[in-house]
Amino acid sequence: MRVSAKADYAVRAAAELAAAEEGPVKGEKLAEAQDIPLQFLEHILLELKHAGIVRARRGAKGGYWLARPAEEVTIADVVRAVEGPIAHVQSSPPESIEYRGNAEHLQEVWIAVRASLRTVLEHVTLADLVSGQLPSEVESLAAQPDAWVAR
Amino acid sequence: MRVSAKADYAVRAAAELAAAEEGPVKGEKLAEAQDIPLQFLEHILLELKHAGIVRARRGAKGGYWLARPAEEVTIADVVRAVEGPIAHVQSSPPESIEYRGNAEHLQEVWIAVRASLRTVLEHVTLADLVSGQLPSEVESLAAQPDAWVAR
DNA sequence: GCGCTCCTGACCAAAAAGGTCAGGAAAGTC
DNA sequence: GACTTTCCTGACCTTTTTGGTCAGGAGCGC
Repeated sequence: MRVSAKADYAVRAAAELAAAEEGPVKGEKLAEAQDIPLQFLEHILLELKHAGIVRARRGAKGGYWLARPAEEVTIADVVRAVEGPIAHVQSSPPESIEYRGNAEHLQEVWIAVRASLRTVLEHVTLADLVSGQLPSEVESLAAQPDAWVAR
Repeated sequence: MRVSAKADYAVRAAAELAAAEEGPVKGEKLAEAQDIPLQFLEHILLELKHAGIVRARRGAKGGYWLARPAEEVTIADVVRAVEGPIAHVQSSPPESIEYRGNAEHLQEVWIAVRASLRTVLEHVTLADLVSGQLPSEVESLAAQPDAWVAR
C-alpha cells in the first residue's frame, strides 16, 4: 500500500509537462525542475509514451509533451502507466478472488479499497494538480486535520 | 499500490480468530481454514502478536486468540502490523514531503489518497468483516457496479 | 554531416516478497 | 520427570521489484 518513487516521479514530470507552454520540453529540464535522476526519468517517460500519455520528438528542439490536454489526463492514468493496475491483491484484481470461510466478505473490502483510491486518483487531472484546484471531494478529504497526522 | 499476500493472509487469519468461539485456535487450523502455508502463517501471527493484536499460548490446548474484542480491531490495525504504514510515498509519510514547482499540490493528493484508504480500512472491524455487515460508507463504495470492473 | 535529444537494452546492487527449515522453549498430560 | 504438543525464533533460500546507471543507436534539425 505504498506509492513507489517511480510513480511519484512520473506524476511530477507529467505535472511539469502539463504546466509547460506549447512545444516540447527536454527531459533534462524536467529532471532539473523536479530533481529526478535524468536517466531514470527517461525510462519513465518512455513508459508514459508507450502508454499514450506523452509524445516525444528527438533532435534539437526535441522533447516531450502531453498527448492529450492536461484536463483529460488523470493521475490514475499516469500511475497505471508505470505501476500497473491499482490495488491488486496478491497480483490479482480483487474482483477475481474468491474467499472462503470467515473471510468471505474480504473481497468487498478490497473492492471498496480500490473504489476509494479511484475516487481520488481518477478525478484529479493534471490540470487540477497544476492549478491547485482539486475536485471538491478530494479537497475535503485533504482538508480534514486528521488526514495530516500519522498513525 | 497493491495489497501483499502477507497482508491478505493476516486479515484472513484474523477473521478466523474473530469468528472463533472462546479459547485458543491452533495455527494449523487457521492455515487450513484459509489455505495459507502454515510456516509462513506462523511468522505472520508472530508479527500480529508483537503488534498486540493477537495473544498466544504454547503446548497442548495452546493456540492464538484476539487480544481485543473483534469489534475493536480494524483491518487497518492488521495491515499496519504486517506491512507498516499505509500509503507512504517513497518510504516517507506524505505529510513530511515537500514538492517543488508545478508538483506543489501533489502532497495534498497523496494525503487525500491516504485519507480515502483510511475511511475504508479504519472503519471496517473484524466483527464487521465476519458478519458481512460493513459500515454504510464502505458498503456503498462496494455497491457501485463500476467498482467491480477492471480498468 | 554534425550536434542534439530521445530510445533501448543490458546491467547492477539492494531490498522486498514469499516462502522453507531446523531447532528451542513453554505448556499441558501421563 | 518424560513426552507430546504447539508456539517462537532465527537462518536461509529463490524470485521479483525497486531504483537506479551505462553504453550505444536512431531520428531530427540545421
